[in-house]
Amino acid sequence: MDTPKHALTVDNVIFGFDDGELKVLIVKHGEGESRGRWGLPGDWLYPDETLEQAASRVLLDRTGVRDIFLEQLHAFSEPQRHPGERIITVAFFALVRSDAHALSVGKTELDARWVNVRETPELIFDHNTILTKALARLKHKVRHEPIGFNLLPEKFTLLELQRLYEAVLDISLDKPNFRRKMMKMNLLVSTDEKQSGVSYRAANLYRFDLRVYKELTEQGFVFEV
Amino acid sequence: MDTPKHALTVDNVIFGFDDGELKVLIVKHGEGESRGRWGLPGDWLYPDETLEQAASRVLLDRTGVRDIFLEQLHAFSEPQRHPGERIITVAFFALVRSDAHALSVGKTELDARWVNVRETPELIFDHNTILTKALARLKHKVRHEPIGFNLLPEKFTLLELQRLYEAVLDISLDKPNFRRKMMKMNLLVSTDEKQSGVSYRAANLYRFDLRVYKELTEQGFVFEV
DNA sequence: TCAAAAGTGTTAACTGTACACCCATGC
DNA sequence: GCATGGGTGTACAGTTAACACTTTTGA
Repeated sequence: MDTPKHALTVDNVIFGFDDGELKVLIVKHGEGESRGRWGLPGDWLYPDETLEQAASRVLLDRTGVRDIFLEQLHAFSEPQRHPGERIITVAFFALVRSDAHALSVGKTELDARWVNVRETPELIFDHNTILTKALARLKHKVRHEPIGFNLLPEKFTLLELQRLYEAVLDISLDKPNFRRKMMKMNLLVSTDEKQSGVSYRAANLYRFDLRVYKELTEQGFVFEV
Repeated sequence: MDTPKHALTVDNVIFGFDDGELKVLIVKHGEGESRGRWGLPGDWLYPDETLEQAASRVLLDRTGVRDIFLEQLHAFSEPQRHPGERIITVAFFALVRSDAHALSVGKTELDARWVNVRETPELIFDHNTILTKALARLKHKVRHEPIGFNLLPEKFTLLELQRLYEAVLDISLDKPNFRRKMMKMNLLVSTDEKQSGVSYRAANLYRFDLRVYKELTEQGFVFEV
């Protein structure tokens, strides 16, 4: 039996939220034909790891974070997507908290940078397509699952949460209604703390309560924007 | 540069709807260690085709249908998922109309059969996991996109549509309310025809209008259950 | 006339949306 | 006092959910 074999990589679309903007991490390649051009951080799949492990490894290498939201996006397999050798890539998308940014540049790379997700330069191969698909997925998921919290620090104000939704979905929302909607879900726990260092009335800080979410989900609760 | 290479297959979860039941197509393997056991229809990825082309090929081989709803589900890459050699598989899920069933058995298979999706035998490798994931995806998608129509014949009654939703979601629905909800979307076009051969009042037959759906979608319409 | 499903009507409860408003704080 | 955001109230429109009801048809 002949079993055709294929070169396989993983590429990560790593989203972050900072300054009220949704950002994505891109790296400048330092080797091969694509030297000097921007792309998504990725690597080969090693023989004894899962795709998820490879993606986690790339994420850890570049941002220093682990145990973060990471999910398979799609396998891209156009035979011509990569010049020269055929390479199939499995793309992942990851969400990191803005307070956990500690970028580091990979061995074969020249630079790494957070850029506004709607103002990216042209990327190598089909990476723009991958990014577009990841953004569409994020926009969809954020409405149906409480994954947005992965982009915020542990404690956050309701307006920060609203700004996150506005940045991800590229819309504007009504403050009183957004606030009520969120509060009614009982997923946010008020902390004793308040915002500090602001020149206006300090807002209450909230935490997202994963345990409550799981309980509610078991009872049939469905998260919707 | 060393590039580790990997054996890659596609496996299809092919859903059909018949007798008011949601079914899935499984095949009995005729070769190798898994001879005599049931699994999902799949094949190797060939060197010059995309994963989607490979999945379409498998679908065409087994059911004789082409141009059908087919979408990537997930890549499964546990190093131990397949005994012996490491094989990574990319799973797809497909929806076929019940009036298009013309099963044929692949060269290396002994049998092919539609089984109720909630009464499947034990499947080889991680195929039960794949099926579970496909079903979850179907349940989710059917609520947010009008893909359910891919499981019905060209013309159908409102009750058939309702029964489809009930089978997929494993719930029961209120007839008057379901009917109004669907009609209000303006996606169904009434045909001149009526059901025939039934011993009760014949229901009107409807078609799903893809063109209207696309127009509405551009105007911001969102399909929900 | 009965069974089965087609199809309509009505109501009360709940949600979404828009927007007016007051509160607290630092400069 | 003013700008900025925090936070509450309200009221109308629209939607959902439950279910009672009439109609049509073949056997």
